[in-house]
Amino acid sequence: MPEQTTGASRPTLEAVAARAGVSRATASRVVNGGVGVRAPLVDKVRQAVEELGYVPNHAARTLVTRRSGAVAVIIAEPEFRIFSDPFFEQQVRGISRELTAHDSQLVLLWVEGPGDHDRIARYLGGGHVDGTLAFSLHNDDELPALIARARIPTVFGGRSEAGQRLAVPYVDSDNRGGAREAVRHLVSLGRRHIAHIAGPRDLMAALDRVDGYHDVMMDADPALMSQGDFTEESGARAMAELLDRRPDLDAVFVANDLMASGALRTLRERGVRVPEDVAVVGFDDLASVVRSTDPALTTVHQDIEGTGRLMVKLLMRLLDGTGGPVPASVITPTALVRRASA
Amino acid sequence: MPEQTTGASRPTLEAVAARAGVSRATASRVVNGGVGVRAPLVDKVRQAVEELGYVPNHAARTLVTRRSGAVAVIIAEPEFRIFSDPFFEQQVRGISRELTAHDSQLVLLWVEGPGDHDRIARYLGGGHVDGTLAFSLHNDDELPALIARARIPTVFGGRSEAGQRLAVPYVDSDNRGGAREAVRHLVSLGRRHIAHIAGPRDLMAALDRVDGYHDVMMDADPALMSQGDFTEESGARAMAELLDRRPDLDAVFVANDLMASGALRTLRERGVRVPEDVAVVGFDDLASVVRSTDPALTTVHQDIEGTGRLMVKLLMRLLDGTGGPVPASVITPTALVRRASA
DNA sequence: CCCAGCACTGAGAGCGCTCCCATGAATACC
DNA sequence: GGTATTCATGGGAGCGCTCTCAGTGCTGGG
Repeated sequence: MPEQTTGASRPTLEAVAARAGVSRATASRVVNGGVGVRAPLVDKVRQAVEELGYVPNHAARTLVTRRSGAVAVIIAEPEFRIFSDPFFEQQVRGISRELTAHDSQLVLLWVEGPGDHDRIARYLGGGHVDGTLAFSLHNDDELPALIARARIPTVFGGRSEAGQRLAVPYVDSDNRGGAREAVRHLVSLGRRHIAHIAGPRDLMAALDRVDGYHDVMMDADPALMSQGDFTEESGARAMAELLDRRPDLDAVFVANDLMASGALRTLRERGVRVPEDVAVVGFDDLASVVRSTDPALTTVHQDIEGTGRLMVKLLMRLLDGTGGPVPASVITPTALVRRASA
Repeated sequence: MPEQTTGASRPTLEAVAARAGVSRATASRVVNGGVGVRAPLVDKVRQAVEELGYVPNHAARTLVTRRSGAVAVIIAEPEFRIFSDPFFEQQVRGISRELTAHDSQLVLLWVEGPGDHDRIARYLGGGHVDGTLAFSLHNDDELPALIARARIPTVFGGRSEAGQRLAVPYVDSDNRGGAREAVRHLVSLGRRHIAHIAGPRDLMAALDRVDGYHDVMMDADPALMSQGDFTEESGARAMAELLDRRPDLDAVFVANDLMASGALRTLRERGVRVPEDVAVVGFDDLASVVRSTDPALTTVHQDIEGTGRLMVKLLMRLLDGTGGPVPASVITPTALVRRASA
């Protein structure tokens, strides 16, 4: 038995079986849960595992089961800044946690541009991972097509045109509903001239929030709409424009907290009182922003980590083929959080 | 030949060999570079690979070569915020790029606390990855010990007590040297009362910068030292304290750009002119900060992405066993970037 | 013209594991 | 008490690949 002499290399199942005095098959059963093995044998194997410090060889297992126990999270370079986005962090955290709960690992795939597509396609084709998770933010992204071509189970984070066209399931917050709730809240406060500061035009989440705004403000003056790019700076600028165009506005729904923070700054600089003169509602409920605004920001909360977890859950159902058919999308609810600004 | 009928499953080397009319061994040689195979056969195999869309099965390869082609990047939960740190982002980017250049993949391991240690240890022991990369920032971290116990090749990012004790190679910026250069520059400007705003006391990088400051200001008044925690807010506060204690100070070296930005704000609020009255030097050369300060911030540049790449290079040498002995540490140079603030 | 020497190629073992199937023991049924 | 049935266990094939080693066809020297 060479296993005993080659003490340097890691013990195999064979060694465990030999030590426990059972066959490799039985040892395997115990290692994988031990169903259908009698208690005394289970114990003997468990003990052998313990004593030998046995850890299953992942490659060997993958080779036969055709399951790698890993999931790729694809990050496209155009949005790499997203990486330092608290948003993204929370989502990845959720993904990581849920993956751990499913005994899977997270492989980070950083796509640096079309030149990388080949490499990624080969990687996805190589059976390294069981499925992928991707964020399709911009509509012009080539990533969805790439993933579709690799024919690997995938779930998207965020609604996207390409994703829907390719029938890839996605998870998203109820952006439209959340926006609607925000604007309705402003209406219920008796506000009549409610403006909107929108996010980037190529971002579905931003567009959905615009739609939600229009659901309530069906015949709003176009002058009450202003365009930002989700940065604080752009929010400040958009607010200034709005005030110039419609000095009579009495409320503003801002498409994200960062821009809302900028809007608040402009209002303060112009001596406009919040919420007395103008009520402000944001979106995201970002801890770092919400904590520091003055007055405290009323905003639409979304469960980002939960979204990440849901992506994994959906993917796992896709992989198992159990739990019934996989829905085309899952929309997580949002909730208005009332603070001082509206 | 069942391979042909099971069109659904991916082609194997066997299928490629059959199609090219060669043996599996020869096909394997071609796929792995094709040395020692005559040109016509190489072409035939290449063509078969192309036509069949063959992608090597990773698990099978790993099983025999004992190399997974993956490297784990370990992120410890106590520092999870670091994830949204531009710093960390750049470092991971460098790691990702260099890993790609070495045909390796990045597996993200998110450690959520001591409860996770078992899971991680088992993972590292399971041959999933060839080596690990970890960031040991705080001195009280248990992570280094955990990794050491797993006996897996590792490189640390950042100097740490534990890392040095366990003789794990590390890569770090020349924090001390950079700080020295910053302070020397202030001296060369004729400044005499040079203060320092330090970073967190449990962070080696911050301590090294303090040491660099002291290297030049050997008998500095302790009143010229102030403590921050690397946030903008803390920089503003520390600057205020310094001005109260030593109104005659004419320069300040701040341990990072974020705090420098805060310090600049305090100085502006107090009507202190920069650099005329007080010269300010930061550390990091963070694009997002440096771009927006007024006046433009003079700071110490460090090559974060390069540090990440170096970590990978070092690890690869550790794995290959080639390229000579692996140094205990690699320190990347820093460089003072002169702008308007000093 | 024969054989040593060389360059290529193929046969086959084996990496560590799971899973199918056969075997044997124990229990149930009539 | 004999056979059908269940249940636990072991034997062994085989996942797709790499790698050693033997074999094949050449060339060149004697």
